[in-house]
Amino acid sequence: MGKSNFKSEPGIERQLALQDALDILRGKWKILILRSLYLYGTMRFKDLLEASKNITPKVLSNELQQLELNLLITRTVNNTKPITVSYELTNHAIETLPVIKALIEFGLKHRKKIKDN
Amino acid sequence: MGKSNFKSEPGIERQLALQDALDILRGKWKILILRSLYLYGTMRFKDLLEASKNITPKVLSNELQQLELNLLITRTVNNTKPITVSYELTNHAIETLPVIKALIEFGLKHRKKIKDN
DNA sequence: CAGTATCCGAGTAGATACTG
DNA sequence: CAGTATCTACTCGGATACTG
Repeated sequence: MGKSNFKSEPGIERQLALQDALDILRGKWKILILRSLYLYGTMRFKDLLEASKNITPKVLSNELQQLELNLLITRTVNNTKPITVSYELTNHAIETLPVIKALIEFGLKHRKKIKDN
Repeated sequence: MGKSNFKSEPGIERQLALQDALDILRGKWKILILRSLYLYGTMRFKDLLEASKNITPKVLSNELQQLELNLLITRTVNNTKPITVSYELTNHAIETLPVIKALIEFGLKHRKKIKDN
């Protein structure tokens, strides 16, 4: 390492981008929710409740609101009776697919490694 | 969505792998620390303190211990005076590189998108 | 230098119950 | 069905100070 001054290193842009990404995807459920939407397409609130095992409605609601705020999902109220609500990924959310894939790959390898020890 | 029963969907393996990965990499700092170690190679405690701007020694210490537990870094005590300690990525940690890259790419695109709105 | 000890506040997450 | 309201427990992260 020597005398590097980290404060003036290049790549600050990428550092900030990384921090933003971590902020947006933070929490126990967001990435799992995104993955469900990838796998199943449009989903209703109750679908997501079932898909994300053990999540409570309050927490799911919070997570969905944050994802919507960050433009990763859309929320649509359907004029049915009773009323239903659909959630869908935005085009922008496609950018998170590589993240999810990479996480899964890492997880698989990690599980394998733990097993081998 | 229709009548899918999520509990019996295939890909449970991948779901668990994803949850493991999320658990291991959780928190505000772990991924940033890993990235620093990628960029700079071996680093000492104080180097990491500087590189992860605003982190406190207590928090850094915690994060490093967890990363070590999960076999992502090694901790080496050097016989110098005063004693120094080096942290390094394990081979296994290489598997997290795609995650970090994907996060950065997503972050960059997200920042751009926000700007454009 | 490389941490640990304490304390604290904020945010996260869950249980449970209720509403339009 | 799709949430919200309330309350509670717990974890996370930070401030500050101290030690071998």
